[in-house]
Amino acid sequence: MPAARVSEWRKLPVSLTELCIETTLRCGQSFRWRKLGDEWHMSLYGRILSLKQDSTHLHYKATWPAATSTPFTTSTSAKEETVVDDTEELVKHYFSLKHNAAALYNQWSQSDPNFRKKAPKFTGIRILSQDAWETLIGFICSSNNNISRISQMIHKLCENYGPLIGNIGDEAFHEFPTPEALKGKEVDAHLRDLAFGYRAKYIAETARIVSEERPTDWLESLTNPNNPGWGTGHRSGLLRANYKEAHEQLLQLVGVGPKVADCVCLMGLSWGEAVPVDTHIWQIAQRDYSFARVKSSSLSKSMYHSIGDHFRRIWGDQAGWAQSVLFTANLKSFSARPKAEPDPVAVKLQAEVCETVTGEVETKYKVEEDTLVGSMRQFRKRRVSATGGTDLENTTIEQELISVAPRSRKRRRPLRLS
DNA sequence: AGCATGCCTGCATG
DNA sequence: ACATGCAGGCATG
Repeated sequence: MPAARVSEWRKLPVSLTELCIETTLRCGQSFRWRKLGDEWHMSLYGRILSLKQDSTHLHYKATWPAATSTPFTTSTSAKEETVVDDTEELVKHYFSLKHNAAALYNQWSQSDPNFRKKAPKFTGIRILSQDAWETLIGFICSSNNNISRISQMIHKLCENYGPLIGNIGDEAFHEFPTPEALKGKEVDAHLRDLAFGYRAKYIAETARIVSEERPTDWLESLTNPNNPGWGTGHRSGLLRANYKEAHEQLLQLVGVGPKVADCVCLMGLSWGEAVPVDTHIWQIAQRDYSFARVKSSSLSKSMYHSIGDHFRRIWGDQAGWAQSVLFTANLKSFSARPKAEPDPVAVKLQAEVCETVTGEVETKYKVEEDTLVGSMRQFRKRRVSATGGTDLENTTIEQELISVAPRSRKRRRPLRLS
């Protein structure tokens, strides 16, 4: 491969409260970022974008393949060769930096005590403005799956069907494959061999529909016009869709239900009011927002929409962002973040984990009393690992349960039906 | 309309 | 060892 052209590191002034890439790039929005040392890398619109962050700035650089027509221009006014490209605009767009995170966090905290309680440890989470097609395929892969495995699958897709962009160290970076590249029976079969399971046919079939049965730029035409997309440029197109229409259009595809459709709306089409309700958000709605606890393990369509409507009502037009903050705060991999100072922080953390335990026991309590002891045993283990070792071993599980259960009954609120 | 079931795989748990 | 449950759902009946 010919030598790549690499820009200098540049930087944008951004506080960690406005953006924390460590959290935002790992919380299950994007599945392609790779961390090498303290730098994050991903191929994006024809280049490898590299990022690193300190307490005052976001640093970025771009690595372009030398073979393609270069986007670099040389400033005629400067003697020294000055690299000018669109990477700054791309970074601003990708992280939706035009929004003020602190102001929005404040707004959500004012209107929602639960958010006020949970959010302070999870500042700097932002909704990414990702490529719609990549978002669609990523979240088709996400069903019955976990972030680690989704990331591996997406990596395989790129390796096998995406053109090579370049390398960072030993690591090869491929562009995300196009719909044309992913359609067809052979892709289906190959993806099954690559352990995609039943998602293989969803991907191949969705790729076929998008490339053959929809107009060019159909997917992009569903973008929120207030935040036009990147890549092929904005199309003064056909639909001028609103959120509901975009959501319904996506549901026509194969392997796309309401949750996946909302993920694409939120992170790929910039519809801030889209609230993807997965099992975790459903739990949160039941635990912290008085939604009825149901015996059946599946979420009905009407319940799906009423949960979204509730969050749109209390959080407003960026409800999906607020949802993402609470979602991340609830993720196991983030719930016990390692902290530098053990003592005062551990105490605080302990208190919070106890609260979580109380809430989850409350949830369990109504559903299946016989699993309570097992749950509490599990919770204790988690608390031990979260706080770094010690626990109140002189308190029996039964004693701790008794101290938790009555309070949970007292705090039970009237059930919200439908 | 709401609900149960099967679907692929990888991993943790007992 | 082996079974079972479950992980950021969806399509089907």
